[in-house]
Amino acid sequence: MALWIQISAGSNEPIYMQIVSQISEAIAKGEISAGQKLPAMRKLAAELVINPNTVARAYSELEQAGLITTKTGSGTFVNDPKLRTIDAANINILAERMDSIVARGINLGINASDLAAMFRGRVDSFINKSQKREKENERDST
Amino acid sequence: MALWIQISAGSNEPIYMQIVSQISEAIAKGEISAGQKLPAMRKLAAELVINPNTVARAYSELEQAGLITTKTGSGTFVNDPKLRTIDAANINILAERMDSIVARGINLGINASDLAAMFRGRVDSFINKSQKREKENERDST
DNA sequence: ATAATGTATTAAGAGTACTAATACGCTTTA
DNA sequence: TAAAGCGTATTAGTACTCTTAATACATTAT
Repeated sequence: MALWIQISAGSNEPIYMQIVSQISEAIAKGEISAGQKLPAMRKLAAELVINPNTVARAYSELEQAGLITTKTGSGTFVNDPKLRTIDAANINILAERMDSIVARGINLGINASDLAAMFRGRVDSFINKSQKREKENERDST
Repeated sequence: MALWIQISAGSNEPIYMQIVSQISEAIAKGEISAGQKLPAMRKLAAELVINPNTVARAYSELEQAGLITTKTGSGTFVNDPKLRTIDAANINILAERMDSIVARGINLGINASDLAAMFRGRVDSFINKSQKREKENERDST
Protein backbone atom coordinates (compact mmCIF):
# COMPACT_ATOMS: atom_id res chain seq x y z
CA MET A 1 0.00 0.00 0.00
CA ALA A 2 1.99 2.93 -1.19
CA LEU A 3 0.88 6.14 -2.76
CA TRP A 4 -1.69 5.89 -5.51
CA ILE A 5 -2.51 9.57 -5.48
CA GLN A 6 -0.97 11.67 -8.21
CA ILE A 7 -1.47 15.39 -8.31
CA SER A 8 -0.58 17.71 -11.15
CA ALA A 9 0.31 21.21 -10.11
CA GLY A 10 -0.38 22.67 -13.55
CA SER A 11 -3.98 21.48 -13.58
CA ASN A 12 -6.85 23.91 -13.37
CA GLU A 13 -8.46 21.54 -10.90
CA PRO A 14 -7.65 22.45 -7.28
CA ILE A 15 -5.30 20.07 -5.49
CA TYR A 16 -7.81 19.18 -2.80
CA MET A 17 -10.29 18.31 -5.54
CA GLN A 18 -7.79 16.07 -7.29
CA ILE A 19 -7.39 14.18 -4.04
CA VAL A 20 -11.14 13.98 -3.52
CA SER A 21 -11.69 12.67 -7.06
CA GLN A 22 -8.99 10.05 -6.87
CA ILE A 23 -10.01 8.72 -3.49
CA SER A 24 -13.68 8.76 -4.49
CA GLU A 25 -12.95 6.76 -7.60
CA ALA A 26 -10.68 4.37 -5.73
CA ILE A 27 -13.46 3.69 -3.24
CA ALA A 28 -16.02 3.22 -6.02
CA LYS A 29 -13.70 0.76 -7.75
CA GLY A 30 -13.09 -1.10 -4.54
CA GLU A 31 -9.39 -0.36 -4.64
CA ILE A 32 -9.83 0.81 -1.08
CA SER A 33 -12.15 -1.28 1.02
CA ALA A 34 -14.39 -0.45 3.95
CA GLY A 35 -12.56 -0.11 7.23
CA GLN A 36 -9.25 0.52 5.55
CA LYS A 37 -7.13 3.32 6.94
CA LEU A 38 -6.17 6.20 4.72
CA PRO A 39 -2.75 7.83 4.94
CA ALA A 40 -2.35 10.26 7.80
CA MET A 41 -2.88 13.85 6.73
CA ARG A 42 0.65 14.93 7.57
CA LYS A 43 2.19 11.90 5.85
CA LEU A 44 0.18 12.29 2.69
CA ALA A 45 0.96 15.99 2.64
CA ALA A 46 4.67 15.24 3.02
CA GLU A 47 4.61 12.65 0.22
CA LEU A 48 2.72 14.94 -2.15
CA VAL A 49 4.81 17.93 -1.05
CA ILE A 50 1.79 20.02 -0.27
CA ASN A 51 0.45 21.69 2.83
CA PRO A 52 -1.31 19.48 5.41
CA ASN A 53 -4.27 21.85 5.37
CA THR A 54 -4.88 20.97 1.75
CA VAL A 55 -5.17 17.29 2.62
CA ALA A 56 -7.38 18.17 5.57
CA ARG A 57 -9.64 20.04 3.19
CA ALA A 58 -9.86 17.01 0.92
CA TYR A 59 -10.59 14.60 3.79
CA SER A 60 -13.18 16.99 5.11
CA GLU A 61 -15.01 16.95 1.78
CA LEU A 62 -14.87 13.17 1.64
CA GLU A 63 -16.27 12.90 5.15
CA GLN A 64 -19.07 15.29 4.28
CA ALA A 65 -19.85 13.09 1.28
CA GLY A 66 -20.21 10.19 3.69
CA LEU A 67 -17.35 8.19 2.23
CA ILE A 68 -14.95 8.26 5.15
CA THR A 69 -14.87 8.82 8.88
CA THR A 70 -12.12 10.57 10.76
CA LYS A 71 -11.28 9.65 14.32
CA THR A 72 -9.09 12.08 16.18
CA GLY A 73 -5.96 10.36 17.37
CA SER A 74 -6.57 7.18 15.38
CA GLY A 75 -6.78 8.13 11.74
CA THR A 76 -9.13 8.26 8.80
CA PHE A 77 -11.11 5.23 7.67
CA VAL A 78 -13.24 4.23 4.69
CA ASN A 79 -16.91 3.79 5.52
CA ASP A 80 -18.96 0.68 4.92
CA PRO A 81 -20.76 1.12 1.57
CA LYS A 82 -23.89 -0.45 3.06
CA LEU A 83 -24.34 2.56 5.29
CA ARG A 84 -24.81 4.88 2.34
CA THR A 85 -28.29 6.15 1.63
CA ILE A 86 -29.59 7.39 -1.68
CA ASP A 87 -30.71 10.98 -1.35
CA ALA A 88 -33.08 12.59 -3.82
CA ALA A 89 -31.15 15.85 -3.85
CA ASN A 90 -27.98 14.01 -4.80
CA ILE A 91 -29.78 12.21 -7.59
CA ASN A 92 -30.86 15.53 -9.02
CA ILE A 93 -27.34 16.88 -8.95
CA LEU A 94 -26.16 13.72 -10.68
CA ALA A 95 -28.85 14.13 -13.33
CA GLU A 96 -27.80 17.71 -13.99
CA ARG A 97 -24.20 16.68 -14.39
CA MET A 98 -25.29 13.96 -16.79
CA ASP A 99 -27.25 16.48 -18.84
CA SER A 100 -24.18 18.64 -19.07
CA ILE A 101 -22.12 15.73 -20.35
CA VAL A 102 -24.80 14.63 -22.79
CA ALA A 103 -25.05 18.11 -24.27
CA ARG A 104 -21.29 18.29 -24.54
CA GLY A 105 -21.04 14.90 -26.22
CA ILE A 106 -23.81 15.56 -28.71
CA ASN A 107 -22.39 18.98 -29.52
CA LEU A 108 -19.04 17.33 -30.13
CA GLY A 109 -20.75 15.25 -32.80
CA ILE A 110 -21.09 11.98 -30.92
CA ASN A 111 -24.37 10.22 -31.65
CA ALA A 112 -26.74 9.07 -28.94
CA SER A 113 -25.92 5.37 -29.10
CA ASP A 114 -22.19 5.91 -28.99
CA LEU A 115 -22.55 8.28 -26.10
CA ALA A 116 -24.61 5.83 -24.06
CA ALA A 117 -22.24 3.00 -24.96
CA MET A 118 -19.30 5.10 -23.87
CA PHE A 119 -20.88 5.71 -20.51
CA ARG A 120 -21.76 2.06 -20.13
CA GLY A 121 -18.13 1.26 -20.80
CA ARG A 122 -16.94 3.57 -18.06
CA VAL A 123 -19.40 2.00 -15.62
CA ASP A 124 -18.21 -1.47 -16.51
CA SER A 125 -14.59 -0.59 -15.95
CA PHE A 126 -15.50 0.44 -12.42
CA ILE A 127 -17.52 -2.67 -11.73
CA ASN A 128 -14.95 -5.04 -13.14
CA LYS A 129 -12.29 -3.68 -10.84
CA SER A 130 -14.70 -3.75 -7.95
CA GLN A 131 -15.57 -7.39 -8.53
CA LYS A 132 -11.94 -8.36 -8.99
CA ARG A 133 -11.23 -6.87 -5.61
CA GLU A 134 -14.07 -8.77 -4.01
CA LYS A 135 -12.71 -12.06 -5.32
CA GLU A 136 -9.26 -11.25 -4.06
CA ASN A 137 -10.63 -10.43 -0.66
CA GLU A 138 -12.54 -13.70 -0.52
CA ARG A 139 -9.41 -15.59 -1.39
CA ASP A 140 -7.37 -13.69 1.19
CA SER A 141 -9.80 -14.31 3.99
CA THR A 142 -9.94 -18.02 3.19
CA MET B 1 -38.64 33.71 -29.52
CA ALA B 2 -38.32 35.24 -26.13
CA LEU B 3 -35.97 34.58 -23.30
CA TRP B 4 -35.38 30.97 -22.36
CA ILE B 5 -32.38 31.69 -20.21
CA GLN B 6 -32.87 31.70 -16.47
CA ILE B 7 -30.04 32.61 -14.15
CA SER B 8 -30.01 32.21 -10.40
CA ALA B 9 -27.88 34.72 -8.57
CA GLY B 10 -27.56 32.55 -5.48
CA SER B 11 -26.05 29.66 -7.39
CA ASN B 12 -22.47 28.64 -6.85
CA GLU B 13 -22.16 28.32 -10.62
CA PRO B 14 -20.88 31.53 -12.24
CA ILE B 15 -23.45 33.45 -14.26
CA TYR B 16 -21.53 33.19 -17.50
CA MET B 17 -21.35 29.41 -16.98
CA GLN B 18 -25.08 29.18 -16.42
CA ILE B 19 -25.54 30.90 -19.75
CA VAL B 20 -23.03 28.61 -21.42
CA SER B 21 -24.71 25.49 -20.03
CA GLN B 22 -28.20 26.52 -20.99
CA ILE B 23 -27.30 27.55 -24.51
CA SER B 24 -25.19 24.42 -24.97
CA GLU B 25 -28.04 22.20 -23.89
CA ALA B 26 -30.54 24.12 -26.00
CA ILE B 27 -28.33 23.60 -29.03
CA ALA B 28 -27.88 19.91 -28.27
CA LYS B 29 -31.63 19.48 -27.93
CA GLY B 30 -32.24 21.32 -31.16
CA GLU B 31 -34.21 24.04 -29.42
CA ILE B 32 -31.96 26.46 -31.24
CA SER B 33 -31.13 25.49 -34.79
CA ALA B 34 -28.15 26.13 -36.99
CA GLY B 35 -28.04 29.61 -38.44
CA GLN B 36 -30.36 31.01 -35.83
CA LYS B 37 -29.43 34.31 -34.28
CA LEU B 38 -28.83 34.57 -30.55
CA PRO B 39 -29.94 37.62 -28.56
CA ALA B 40 -27.62 40.59 -28.86
CA MET B 41 -25.22 40.84 -25.93
CA ARG B 42 -26.58 44.13 -24.70
CA LYS B 43 -30.17 42.98 -24.99
CA LEU B 44 -29.60 39.72 -23.18
CA ALA B 45 -27.62 41.53 -20.51
CA ALA B 46 -30.42 44.02 -20.06
CA GLU B 47 -33.04 41.28 -19.82
CA LEU B 48 -31.04 39.28 -17.31
CA VAL B 49 -30.03 42.46 -15.47
CA ILE B 50 -26.34 41.62 -15.63
CA ASN B 51 -23.31 43.28 -17.12
CA PRO B 52 -22.87 42.96 -20.91
CA ASN B 53 -19.32 41.77 -20.34
CA THR B 54 -20.68 38.72 -18.57
CA VAL B 55 -22.72 37.79 -21.63
CA ALA B 56 -19.70 38.49 -23.81
CA ARG B 57 -17.71 36.08 -21.69
CA ALA B 58 -20.35 33.39 -22.15
CA TYR B 59 -20.56 33.90 -25.91
CA SER B 60 -16.79 33.82 -26.09
CA GLU B 61 -16.71 30.42 -24.39
CA LEU B 62 -19.39 29.10 -26.71
CA GLU B 63 -17.50 30.32 -29.74
CA GLN B 64 -14.30 28.68 -28.51
CA ALA B 65 -16.26 25.45 -28.09
CA GLY B 66 -17.20 25.75 -31.76
CA LEU B 67 -20.92 26.05 -31.13
CA ILE B 68 -21.51 29.59 -32.33
CA THR B 69 -19.94 32.22 -34.52
CA THR B 70 -19.96 35.92 -33.79
CA LYS B 71 -19.96 38.44 -36.58
CA THR B 72 -19.12 41.97 -35.58
CA GLY B 73 -21.93 44.28 -36.50
CA SER B 74 -24.37 41.51 -37.39
CA GLY B 75 -24.83 39.33 -34.38
CA THR B 76 -24.14 35.88 -32.98
CA PHE B 77 -25.26 32.74 -34.80
CA VAL B 78 -25.48 29.03 -34.08
CA ASN B 79 -23.08 26.92 -36.13
CA ASP B 80 -24.03 24.05 -38.39
CA PRO B 81 -23.65 20.81 -36.39
CA LYS B 82 -22.17 19.10 -39.45
CA LEU B 83 -19.12 21.28 -39.21
CA ARG B 84 -18.19 19.91 -35.80
CA THR B 85 -15.24 17.56 -35.62
CA ILE B 86 -14.61 14.97 -32.94
CA ASP B 87 -11.34 15.69 -31.22
CA ALA B 88 -9.48 13.06 -29.23
CA ALA B 89 -8.60 15.51 -26.48
CA ASN B 90 -12.26 16.39 -26.01
CA ILE B 91 -13.18 12.72 -25.85
CA ASN B 92 -10.70 12.23 -23.04
CA ILE B 93 -12.11 15.13 -21.09
CA LEU B 94 -15.58 13.69 -21.58
CA ALA B 95 -14.38 10.29 -20.35
CA GLU B 96 -12.90 11.83 -17.23
CA ARG B 97 -16.11 13.65 -16.48
CA MET B 98 -18.00 10.40 -16.94
CA ASP B 99 -15.67 8.61 -14.53
CA SER B 100 -16.31 11.29 -11.98
CA ILE B 101 -20.05 10.83 -12.31
CA VAL B 102 -19.82 7.05 -12.23
CA ALA B 103 -17.79 7.12 -9.02
CA ARG B 104 -20.24 9.53 -7.49
CA GLY B 105 -23.21 7.42 -8.46
CA ILE B 106 -21.74 4.16 -7.22
CA ASN B 107 -20.65 5.77 -3.99
CA LEU B 108 -24.16 7.05 -3.53
CA GLY B 109 -25.29 3.45 -3.63
CA ILE B 110 -26.69 3.30 -7.15
CA ASN B 111 -25.94 0.02 -8.88
CA ALA B 112 -24.27 -0.23 -12.25
CA SER B 113 -27.36 -1.06 -14.29
CA ASP B 114 -29.43 1.69 -12.79
CA LEU B 115 -26.66 4.18 -13.35
CA ALA B 116 -26.27 3.25 -17.00
CA ALA B 117 -30.04 3.28 -17.46
CA MET B 118 -30.24 6.71 -15.89
CA PHE B 119 -27.67 8.06 -18.31
CA ARG B 120 -29.43 6.42 -21.22
CA GLY B 121 -32.59 8.16 -20.09
CA ARG B 122 -30.92 11.54 -20.09
CA VAL B 123 -29.57 10.92 -23.58
CA ASP B 124 -32.99 9.91 -24.84
CA SER B 125 -34.63 13.03 -23.47
CA PHE B 126 -32.20 15.09 -25.51
CA ILE B 127 -32.75 13.09 -28.65
CA ASN B 128 -36.52 13.13 -28.38
CA LYS B 129 -36.59 16.88 -28.19
CA SER B 130 -34.16 17.12 -31.03
CA GLN B 131 -36.31 14.93 -33.25
CA LYS B 132 -39.48 16.76 -32.30
CA ARG B 133 -37.82 19.95 -33.44
CA GLU B 134 -36.81 18.42 -36.73
CA LYS B 135 -40.38 17.41 -37.45
CA GLU B 136 -41.66 20.88 -36.63
CA ASN B 137 -39.09 22.39 -38.92
CA GLU B 138 -40.08 20.07 -41.75
CA ARG B 139 -43.72 21.03 -41.29
CA ASP B 140 -42.88 24.72 -41.13
CA SER B 141 -40.85 24.68 -44.32
CA THR B 142 -43.57 22.80 -46.20
C1' DA C 1 4.78 10.11 29.18
C1' DT C 2 5.42 10.34 24.41
C1' DA C 3 4.25 10.00 19.76
C1' DA C 4 0.81 10.09 16.36
C1' DT C 5 -3.45 11.69 14.69
C1' DG C 6 -7.24 14.86 13.64
C1' DT C 7 -9.24 19.79 14.66
C1' DA C 8 -9.28 24.69 14.66
C1' DT C 9 -7.79 29.47 13.99
C1' DT C 10 -5.69 33.30 11.89
C1' DA C 11 -3.06 35.48 8.31
C1' DA C 12 -1.26 36.33 3.88
C1' DG C 13 -0.31 35.94 -1.23
C1' DA C 14 -1.89 34.57 -5.78
C1' DG C 15 -5.24 33.85 -8.83
C1' DT C 16 -10.12 34.00 -10.64
C1' DA C 17 -15.03 35.82 -11.21
C1' DC C 18 -17.66 39.44 -11.83
C1' DT C 19 -18.97 44.14 -12.40
C1' DA C 20 -18.23 48.65 -14.26
C1' DA C 21 -17.13 52.35 -17.35
C1' DT C 22 -15.72 53.42 -21.71
C1' DA C 23 -13.99 53.57 -26.33
C1' DC C 24 -13.52 51.48 -30.86
C1' DG C 25 -14.64 49.07 -35.33
C1' DC C 26 -17.79 46.63 -38.40
C1' DT C 27 -22.47 45.96 -40.60
C1' DT C 28 -27.06 46.94 -41.58
C1' DT C 29 -30.52 50.09 -42.70
C1' DA C 30 -32.94 54.33 -43.54
C1' DT D 1 -23.89 59.16 -46.05
C1' DA D 2 -25.52 58.99 -41.39
C1' DA D 3 -27.50 56.61 -37.66
C1' DA D 4 -28.43 52.61 -35.21
C1' DG D 5 -27.22 48.08 -33.88
C1' DC D 6 -23.77 44.79 -32.75
C1' DG D 7 -19.41 42.66 -31.32
C1' DT D 8 -14.52 43.77 -29.53
C1' DA D 9 -11.21 45.47 -26.37
C1' DT D 10 -9.13 47.70 -22.36
C1' DT D 11 -8.65 49.04 -17.72
C1' DA D 12 -9.94 49.10 -12.98
C1' DG D 13 -11.77 47.52 -8.74
C1' DT D 14 -14.20 44.42 -5.51
C1' DA D 15 -15.07 39.95 -3.85
C1' DC D 16 -14.17 35.29 -3.48
C1' DT D 17 -11.33 30.94 -3.68
C1' DC D 18 -7.11 28.19 -3.32
C1' DT D 19 -3.13 27.41 -1.08
C1' DT D 20 0.44 27.96 2.13
C1' DA D 21 1.97 28.98 6.75
C1' DA D 22 2.36 28.95 11.63
C1' DT D 23 0.47 27.50 15.65
C1' DA D 24 -2.16 25.53 19.34
C1' DC D 25 -5.25 22.08 21.07
C1' DA D 26 -7.73 17.39 21.93
C1' DT D 27 -7.83 12.59 21.57
C1' DT D 28 -5.86 8.04 20.94
C1' DA D 29 -2.15 4.58 20.70
C1' DT D 30 2.20 2.79 22.43
